Amino acid sequence: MKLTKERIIDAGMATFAEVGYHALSMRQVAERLGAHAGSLYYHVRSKDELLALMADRVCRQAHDDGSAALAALPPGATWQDRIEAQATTLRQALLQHPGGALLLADSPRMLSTGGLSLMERLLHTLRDAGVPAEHAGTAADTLLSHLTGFVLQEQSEARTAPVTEEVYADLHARFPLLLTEMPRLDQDEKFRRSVHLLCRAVATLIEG
Amino acid sequence: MKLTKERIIDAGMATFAEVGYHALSMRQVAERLGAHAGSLYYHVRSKDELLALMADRVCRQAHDDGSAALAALPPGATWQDRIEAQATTLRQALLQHPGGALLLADSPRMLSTGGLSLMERLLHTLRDAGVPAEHAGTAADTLLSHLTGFVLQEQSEARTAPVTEEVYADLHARFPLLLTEMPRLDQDEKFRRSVHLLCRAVATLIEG
DNA sequence: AAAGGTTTTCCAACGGTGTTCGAAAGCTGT
DNA sequence: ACAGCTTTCGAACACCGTTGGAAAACCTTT
Repeated sequence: MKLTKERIIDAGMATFAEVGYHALSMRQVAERLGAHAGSLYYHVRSKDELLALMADRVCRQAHDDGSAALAALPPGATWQDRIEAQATTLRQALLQHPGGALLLADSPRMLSTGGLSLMERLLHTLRDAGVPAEHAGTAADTLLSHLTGFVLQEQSEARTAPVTEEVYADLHARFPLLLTEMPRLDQDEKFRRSVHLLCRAVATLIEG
Repeated sequence: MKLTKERIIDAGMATFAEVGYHALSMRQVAERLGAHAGSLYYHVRSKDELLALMADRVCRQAHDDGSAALAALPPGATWQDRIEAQATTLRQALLQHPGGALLLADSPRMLSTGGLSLMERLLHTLRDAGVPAEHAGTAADTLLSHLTGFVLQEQSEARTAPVTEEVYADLHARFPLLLTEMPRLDQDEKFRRSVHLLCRAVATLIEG
């Protein structure tokens, strides 16, 4: 079949889901399409451009998933619920690919319409919640920065070996607070708490 | 001079500061030491290990800089000032190298003693501020995740071309809220506001 | 000082990467 | 059937991380 920008992005996403961000190569993408690597460059300027297009697609999917999640919310849902729904859907979208957060983090958001629509919707819910105009931008920015930072850490620690008991004891001796005060929560719980904490911050903006 | 793990990390940091994260190669590091690329592998298992060691060094430097900044604080400094001091010194440490946030984000924190000491100190100031034990871990985690996420975005947008007036108008039409509500602040101001917002969240944890 | 053993460095090579470029192939309209 | 344009090929370039055996350097022992 004919080679197309869209089909190249599709193939890119497919191999991305299989081999992850670091191992993704133009040759693999081309092979999946039954083409040679050089042929991709007729439709795509460089690998970086392809990555940016893929990042945009991830954001688009996250946007659609978020819309569905928002629609499924019960009628009496608070603005905290709406924010949490958007945060978790974006996180899920990133977690579907190994290194997905890196894809988003490494390509500039400002020219990705997908990323911008995520931002726009978040701003909308913040405004509806009553956040004054001069603080909404900061709040949305903080939320999104935190989100990518969180999933980034989550995914980078996912591909490391679990710590042995021996080094754990050593760490405990050197950093007493670190391990006594940070219970071993699973990532889902950590994420929920983190989002709740940020919602608290937003709440202070609303009250004045 | 003799080749050493420490000297290799030094050379790695030097070339890192020059060419950035993406372009850093073992051959360049070796050349800076007057050695051949293969020789590095006697002291370092892989490039990933070298990157992890470098990430640890960045954290150590950020820790030391943070200690100095904390010591220079006036006697009547609040815990918000102490948090802001730590946040800004870490950001500065990351900004000194192009792609510095990627270095930190892409190597797992959990076995880097430098990263752990940053976390430990942050937990300490939170505890001193009166944050109850069951929330201090979440708060520290949220702060650090946000910080790496913020600098990541900052640095990824730094190596992109500035938007032209034409596409700016187009974006304005498609995402009305995005640009009317988000004044064009410089990154320093955005960062300060972001940290302040997070401090507000921490404050709610203290009051109960 | 000579010998032996260990630690460290070299050097060439392997398979892989992003990217380029002229030639070939395919398609379209006349 | 011919011309013209679009798309693909296929080889090449320079670079990458990594490996393994040969060579050098160093240190200890005799």
